[in-house]
Amino acid sequence: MDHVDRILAQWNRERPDLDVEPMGLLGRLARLRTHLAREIEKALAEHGLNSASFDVLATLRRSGPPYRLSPGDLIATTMVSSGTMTNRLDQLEKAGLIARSHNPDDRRSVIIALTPKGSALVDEAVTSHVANQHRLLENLSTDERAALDGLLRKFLGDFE
Amino acid sequence: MDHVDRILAQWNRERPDLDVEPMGLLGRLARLRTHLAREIEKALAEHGLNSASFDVLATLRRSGPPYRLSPGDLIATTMVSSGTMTNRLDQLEKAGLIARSHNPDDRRSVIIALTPKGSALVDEAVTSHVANQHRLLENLSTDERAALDGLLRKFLGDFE
DNA sequence: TGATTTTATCTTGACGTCAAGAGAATCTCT
DNA sequence: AGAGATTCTCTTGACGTCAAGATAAAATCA
Repeated sequence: MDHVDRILAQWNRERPDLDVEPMGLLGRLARLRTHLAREIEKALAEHGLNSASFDVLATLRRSGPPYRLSPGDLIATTMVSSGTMTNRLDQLEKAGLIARSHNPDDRRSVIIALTPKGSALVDEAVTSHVANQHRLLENLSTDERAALDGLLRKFLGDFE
Repeated sequence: MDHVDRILAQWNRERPDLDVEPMGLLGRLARLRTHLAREIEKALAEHGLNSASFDVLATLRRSGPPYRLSPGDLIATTMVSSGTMTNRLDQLEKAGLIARSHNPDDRRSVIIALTPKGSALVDEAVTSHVANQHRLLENLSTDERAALDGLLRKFLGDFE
């Protein structure tokens, strides 16, 4: 009988005409994600980052040398709008973690590159971020993680 | 080989020293939640609501007659800060969906009540919201839903 | 009773996000 | 070559959220 169960019980009493079973799964997913996001923000804050800025730096870092992508590339992998990405890049540029330059092959386009400072920071941040992720999953067994990951993969497949 | 798998493959190439396995599960959870949240916002928008305002109205509605709770009660169930709740209540009051009144037993406290208009709207909205939730889960079998819900319940238990 | 602490709500200021649209460059197709 | 469609990025304005602090009332306890 967790928090979500209590919500379902209330709906069953007040609106017995509704089959609210899916609300349990979706509610738990949403609440869980909120808790996890807060934990992750806390860990990244120790490096002066939030998950928004980290996502951009991490996408550049894992793309490999020369650590350059266009804003459009970054938008495609991060699920944010172009306005959001412009804002993120503005902040990161101001902080000296990325640099913008023109793309000589397409003058509409911009090249975003990790600066040495950005590269060093993201390497440090990702190490502790991954350690934090291990901690967040520590109470799930190997089998449980595999089962959960498999179900999430299938579910996510419905949307992308 | 989904989007998240590609991210993990990149990290394995660029940072083979890291065990990024947890990132798969957590990444899928985060992406899935983003997709689901967008679908849910779309459905609620048809009633002039967003998930923030719906959550408040729904919490009042399912609490049962007389459909009254304090802001503190609402904060406790919705995982938002007091500032956020004040803002939500301001919007809902302006829209005529809830009304504020003083609690005669504790003058620090406020009573938030669903207006008839708010009550009618949330009853309509929750019906289509639940139908939408059924749609979002339609590609998962009964067994898969039960397994996923069970794992999410256990995982969520680590945080609340 | 009176001083202190706690509780409940609201205010303020900053931040991240998005939708809509603008501006500039490239592509397509005749 | 030229016109129109498309692509890429940035700008603007609105919104939701939070942390920190203000305000007011109630509870605690000397």
